[in-house]
Amino acid sequence: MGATKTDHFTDQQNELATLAKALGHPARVAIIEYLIKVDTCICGDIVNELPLAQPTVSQHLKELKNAGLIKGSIDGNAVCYCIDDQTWKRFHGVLNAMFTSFLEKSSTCC
Amino acid sequence: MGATKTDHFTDQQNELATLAKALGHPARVAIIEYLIKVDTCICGDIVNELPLAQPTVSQHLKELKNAGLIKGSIDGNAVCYCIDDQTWKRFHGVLNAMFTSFLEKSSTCC
DNA sequence: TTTATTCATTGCAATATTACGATGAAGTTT
DNA sequence: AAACTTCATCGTAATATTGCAATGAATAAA
Repeated sequence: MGATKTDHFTDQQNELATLAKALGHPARVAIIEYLIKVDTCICGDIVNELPLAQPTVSQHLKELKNAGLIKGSIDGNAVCYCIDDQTWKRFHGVLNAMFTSFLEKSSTCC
Repeated sequence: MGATKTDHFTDQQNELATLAKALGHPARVAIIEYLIKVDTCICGDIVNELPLAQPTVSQHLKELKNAGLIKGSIDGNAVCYCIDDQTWKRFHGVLNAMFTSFLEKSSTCC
């Protein structure tokens, strides 16, 4: 095996898993943090920020893009990356719902 | 390869990645959701909730435990699982910081 | 003590991920 | 045009993940 059985779970569960998985690598966390830090789009220089080779970074960017967390648009011979507002907010919403629904139930066990 | 180069990233980045990765599978999302829903610890019956075989569920529980998201304590011949308060709150905090720091910078690009 | 029950572990097969060198595509610069 | 820059893609190797049948460990129930 090695293939996830997505069929048996809800769309919500699968989407949350996809987004979380996209963040599930330190390089991709670093990319997102950097995109937030510099405020605007990044047109280049992401590779210089990471301790990884260019093809590897490109692959991580592709995965973030597939998950919907970032967008990329071509600008001359550079590419412009930025966080995808919509997905990011949805991600925030779903996670916040989980977090708060846990905090509300102050279970006294264990 | 196939091994993540954790050495080159900060501890914070690695921990966030570890936690996100733990949530990066629909079965594990479902487990966490269920743990929140039933409020108290689960002593058994997690397997019945999931469309997966018992060893597979056991493995997912182990990964959630390794990441620190849940705790498990032995209770007779059942095992009692519940969400780890501390880790959960830290996870919440780190993600919330990311989310809000993004929202503050209403970048007008792309 | 024998039999269930509950969960973990082992072992295996299939697939996915991570990383990078080499190469390609497409624009820019000289 | 020729050389350069920037990024994607291909190919490949190493490792990780996913899933389950079989088995084991440990308590509970008969």
